[in-house]
Amino acid sequence: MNIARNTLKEYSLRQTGCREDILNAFTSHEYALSHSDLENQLGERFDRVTIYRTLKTFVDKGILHKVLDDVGGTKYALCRTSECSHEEHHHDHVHFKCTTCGNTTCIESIHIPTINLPQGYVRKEVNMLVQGVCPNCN
Amino acid sequence: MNIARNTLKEYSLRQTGCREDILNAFTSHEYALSHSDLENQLGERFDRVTIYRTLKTFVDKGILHKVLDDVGGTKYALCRTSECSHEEHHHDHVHFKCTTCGNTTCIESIHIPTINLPQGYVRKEVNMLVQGVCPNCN
DNA sequence: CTGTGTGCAAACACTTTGCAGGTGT
DNA sequence: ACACCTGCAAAGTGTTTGCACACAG
Repeated sequence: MNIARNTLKEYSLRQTGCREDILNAFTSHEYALSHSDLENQLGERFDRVTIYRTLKTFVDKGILHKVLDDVGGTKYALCRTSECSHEEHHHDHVHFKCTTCGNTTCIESIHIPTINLPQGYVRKEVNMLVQGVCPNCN
Repeated sequence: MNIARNTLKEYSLRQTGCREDILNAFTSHEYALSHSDLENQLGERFDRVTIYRTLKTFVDKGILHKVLDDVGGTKYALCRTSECSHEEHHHDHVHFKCTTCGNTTCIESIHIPTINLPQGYVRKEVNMLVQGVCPNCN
């Protein structure tokens, strides 16, 4: 039994081809994938809408998280901590987008530094996106 | 002569009603505005397309910068440093989005802390978005 | 007068919703 | 058997492009 099947079982989701394939796509890439990345990669096998719904399901369950990818597009990446659930997500790592190859990776090893907000502000969630050149393109 | 007219002159842009009104909208709000915010605020006076083009012109000239506003929407805010030009933008302040009122503000007083990327990564630009509750909503 | 800005129409990209039928458990 | 998942159609939203006319300099 592969990782995808295990994951689906673990989160009480039904085993379907689309879900397995999407999970496999994420586990076999180290970078974040957008909806259209998935569409290209999975070919014509699944409907655009089904992919949207599957992504939404995974985000709701705490399997994937949305990644800020410069202004505009939405990408998704696996939640690698156990701190994400259907209740809420908790991410404090940095996202790095390579301006050459366009890939966005989660740099789990770097935690977002704590900053002191001015009086009156309450922090709930912090996102940090670094853009530049990745080791592969350098 | 008001601020908007001065700004347009300074950047060698023609004086038009749309440009003045959009600049005035930004100088009279302390938070970032989206295209639809502007549409609502300016009423029916200008075409949707003209607003898009005006925003693009201002970003190109270094008058406005795009603000990452959670995943999805694009907002714009005034460039308050002199480090932005038609050549390139340079922002290192934190953006704060209030999850209650939905407003996004530039917190100019807080600079994004420097982080050390792993070997091989080259940093070009950094964006930081903090979400939580602003003083007004607290 | 000339080049740029604007409005209108249309195309395009992205995402969501409703419904009928198919599938996992 | 039943609830849930999928595909298809369609609509909603956000953004860009082409073209003709209007207007600032």
